[in-house]
Amino acid sequence: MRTVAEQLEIIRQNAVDLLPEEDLIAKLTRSVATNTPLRIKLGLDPSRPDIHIGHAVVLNKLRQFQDLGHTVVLIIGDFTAMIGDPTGKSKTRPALTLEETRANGQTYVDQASLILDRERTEVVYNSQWLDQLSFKDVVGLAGKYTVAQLLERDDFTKRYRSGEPISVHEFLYPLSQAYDSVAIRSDVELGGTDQKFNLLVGREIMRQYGMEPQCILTMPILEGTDGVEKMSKSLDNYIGLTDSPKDMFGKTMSIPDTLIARYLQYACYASTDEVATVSAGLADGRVHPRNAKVDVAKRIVAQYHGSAAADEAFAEFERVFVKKDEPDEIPDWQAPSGSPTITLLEAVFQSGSTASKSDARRLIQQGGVRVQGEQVKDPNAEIDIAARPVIRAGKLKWFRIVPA
RNA sequence: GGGCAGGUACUCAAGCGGUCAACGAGGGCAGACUGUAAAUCUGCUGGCAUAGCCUUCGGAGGUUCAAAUCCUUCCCUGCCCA
Repeated sequence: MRTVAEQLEIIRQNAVDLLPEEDLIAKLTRSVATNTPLRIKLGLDPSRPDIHIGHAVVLNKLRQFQDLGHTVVLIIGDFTAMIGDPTGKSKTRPALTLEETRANGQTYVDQASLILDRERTEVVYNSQWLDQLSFKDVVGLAGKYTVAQLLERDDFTKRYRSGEPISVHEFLYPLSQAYDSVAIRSDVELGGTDQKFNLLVGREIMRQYGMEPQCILTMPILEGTDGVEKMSKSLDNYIGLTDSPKDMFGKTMSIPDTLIARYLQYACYASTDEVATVSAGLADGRVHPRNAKVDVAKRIVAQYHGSAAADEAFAEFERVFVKKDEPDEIPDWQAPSGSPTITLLEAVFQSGSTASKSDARRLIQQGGVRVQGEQVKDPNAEIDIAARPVIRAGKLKWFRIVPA
């Protein structure tokens, strides 16, 4: 086992907050002395099971803990997911059934295992203990925290001030999360910086239950491909861990230049020195942003799919976007039988390239559709099926019409 | 329990009897430009059998030739009073 100082240095890498540091030192010291691993907690929300490289920032930190010999406890928040969120605001969180939360939890764990060491990971569902609490228990828990304390949370304050509704049970979320820490006897809880408040509530509640409070460690929130909002599935600005090499590469290339250094640091885990060098190079023009971005994209793909796939994705990208050639593989789409031709409108719509026929019509009329490389703006153009033409609908969708 | 203000398309937000599929902004999509970008400019952004028709403005009824706009009622939200 490494020394406390060595561990601390690794733990601090890329982290934003480590509170309180002296507590962690004490825990690590005891851990080394007694050869007992620390319990590192991460809570997951199973209502949205797709993991992206934003989550990976936290998962990688967990992996570092594992490599230092500690135990990771993943808590699937199935209990809260089952309750759902009745505030009209985030209607994107419908109540899930137990089966759904279990299924989502499992895929979550599977994806997280791309990064974590499964041997050193405990997976638990918080319904195991939250579902057992009586109302009396809940009231008791609620009595350990005050409204003023809860209103310290940024988003509660904002909503309260602007007259937006806050349901009582939303106040209970931080408390239940805190109770999770009690239940699993967490030593350290990780989260994004947006979790800082919740993590700190955990400390207070653990203390109230007579336990040694956990330390908290927050990691930066990675911006999504739009460069502004945090990466998330609902904003569709994410790079998924299970995205194809091609998509991963393309999405990475679409990030704004201003994000290159951040992605290099938090998605590629480049050394501080390298990040500094690249940043300086970008600033004084010695490094071309495109090349730096290609490097980042390759490294991200290589992490999850291997370097061969990364090279392929790069070659494909060059072919399609730089040389404007056709992609390597174009999916076939079977035209309905019965006629030797089909109108362009029908082909674009029926192939699933657009959500509606009006959408398809718009796309065509605006010049977004090419047949065999030729722009065709007439929605009613008859396309010869036997010629097996290649259609490009919009920037990214390609298909080849084939007879049924 | 009472009073007041609200609930409009992905989001914010106009409209307050016909000219409204509904101003504007953001977002999204497409075209030009480019480094695949960003910024910028332009167009589009409910559906369909697209010079026309159909379904939308919290829900349900009603008035009217005609309603997002008026009336009734219900649901929801915020504020103030109790």
